[in-house]
Amino acid sequence: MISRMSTLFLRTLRDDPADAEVPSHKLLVRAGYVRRVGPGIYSWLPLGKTVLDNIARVVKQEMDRMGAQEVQFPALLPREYYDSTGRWVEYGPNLFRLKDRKGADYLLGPTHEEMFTLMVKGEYSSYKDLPVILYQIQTKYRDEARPRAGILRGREFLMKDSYSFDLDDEGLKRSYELHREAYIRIFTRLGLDYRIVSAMSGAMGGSASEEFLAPAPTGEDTFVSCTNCDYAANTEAVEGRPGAALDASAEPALKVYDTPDTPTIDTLVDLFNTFGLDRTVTAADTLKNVVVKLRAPGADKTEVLIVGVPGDREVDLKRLEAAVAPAEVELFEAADFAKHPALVRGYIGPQALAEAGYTYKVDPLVVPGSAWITGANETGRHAAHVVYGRDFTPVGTLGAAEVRNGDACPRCGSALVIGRGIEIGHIFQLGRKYADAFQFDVLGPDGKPVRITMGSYGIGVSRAVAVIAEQKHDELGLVWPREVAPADVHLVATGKDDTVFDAAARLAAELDASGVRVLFDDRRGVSPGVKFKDAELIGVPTIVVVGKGLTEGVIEVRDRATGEREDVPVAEAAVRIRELTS
RNA sequence: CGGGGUGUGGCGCAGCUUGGUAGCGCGUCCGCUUUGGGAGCGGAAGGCCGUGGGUUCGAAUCCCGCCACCCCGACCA
Repeated sequence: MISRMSTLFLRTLRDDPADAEVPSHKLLVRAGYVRRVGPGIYSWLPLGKTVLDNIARVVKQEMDRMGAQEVQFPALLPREYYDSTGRWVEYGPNLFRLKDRKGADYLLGPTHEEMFTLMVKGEYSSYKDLPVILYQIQTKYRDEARPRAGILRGREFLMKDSYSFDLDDEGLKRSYELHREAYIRIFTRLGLDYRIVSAMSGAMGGSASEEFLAPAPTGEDTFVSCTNCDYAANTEAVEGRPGAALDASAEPALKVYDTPDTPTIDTLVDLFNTFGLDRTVTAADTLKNVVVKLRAPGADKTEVLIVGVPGDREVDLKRLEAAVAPAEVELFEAADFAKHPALVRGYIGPQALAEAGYTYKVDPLVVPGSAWITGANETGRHAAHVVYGRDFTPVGTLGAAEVRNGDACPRCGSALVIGRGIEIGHIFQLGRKYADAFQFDVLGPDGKPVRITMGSYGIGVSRAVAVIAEQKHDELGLVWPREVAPADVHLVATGKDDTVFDAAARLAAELDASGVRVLFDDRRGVSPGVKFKDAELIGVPTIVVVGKGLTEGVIEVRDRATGEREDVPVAEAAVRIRELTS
């Protein structure tokens, strides 16, 4: 395949677009891969479309290789399917909703669990039919509150989603493993730097969900990875690691102080430092007790949970939510305090909570034997020397404190480092949530119904274009890995000599004949500087220049990534280039 | 939804404080020159200044409303 720049539908931009912030957005627009149509909505120009297709092709090949079968559902869906799981309502404002001419409700699919489940249920009814894995590469629509960063987070995006259907947990695990391996092959082929991180708290049980994150400074997710072992997790999902118990035998008896006007941890610490304790106290010596309400899925009633975290740490609500999932967290409001007089707002201490019938847990940073300054359960009073194990005993631990650089790895205790990343893939053992919702049973060998179990697995295909751009670029422009690049070779003819253009055209034809994809800059009357700049911006991995060297019988071959250049005799050029590009 | 910012030829911007018939760079078109690092000279096309109202002899500029978009926080491939 030869694309000629003289006719290619492409216009590169000299300046960064004003609305772009992140490198991938700036470069993809400048180099003429995409154009913005509306907020979070983009058109793909020929170069961009080629890259997008290349990525989809890799995904498709690896999905097929693992035995998944491709299908395609509509993006336009009638409401009834989403009513059956309650998601027409639950999905909220993120759902694009529309009406047909008769006034019937429709939606643009944000994800397709319902469709896949119902399709398999409709066709299959025997244990002999399972397992089966289906996938599609389909445009998804989500009316994001805030689309941003170009195609990194759009409202319309291309996604590969697949779903596995198995008879039992072992089967689900196998399907999950198959996906995990396929994803590793896919992201490796795409040339991405990525980490597989646990996306679910250990409390929920192991690797039921993992994310593939591409480290990037512009990433929206934060994750930790251990400096020693291979533990890695989304910060929301970091497991707590109970620390070693302390010896509290020397700790003085619990003492209560009057502490009026101490609305914040800072003011409390300042006040305590005027009490002449044996040492200077800091926020880390205080124990902050947060109250939340938990609602089990589908439950009417909520349950009160109190969690103690060191006062120098923020409470990470997402982490807390992950730790108590599938229950949902609701904030404890003024009205709730009114109903629970034993909980004195701003002065809650763990000392009497168990007696009062409350569930009290601590973050693993709060270890047995540790002594704290905390509320005295009376307005205007705090207690010091409150010792874990002597003055209070939590019913368990629960990771709720913000995770920091250097925190202990839950597996090996070494230091964790925090990084930012972009989610490019997610594999998830759904279990029987949808099967239950749809009463999806198949007949087992004994003639009795067996409730099936599912997994769901996603890859952001259009996002991957942006993520690769995000990871693979330099100050000059994009630097595509060969497998996804819009061409193998960017062939530049410089000068105004017909002989140069003729030689370049012959080389292009020769390369094309041997299967090398060529982007041929055959533009006449365009200065060499412009052509070089465009080539570097566009980011094809190998740049070949036919120009002034031709009089000495050589052409120049450059590596876009390393900048290395070599002169190759014209006669050997095609062979040498094919060697470099295969 | 909360906070900040911006709307002016295709793109990037100036002009607005202090109202007077719209300007610069890039790109585009024509001619000549130039051809290994975003070329030079000459000529040209292209804009209801986001939108509605108001003030004024006169509004891109001042006042009021609305809309859109971008960025930062609560949601997610």
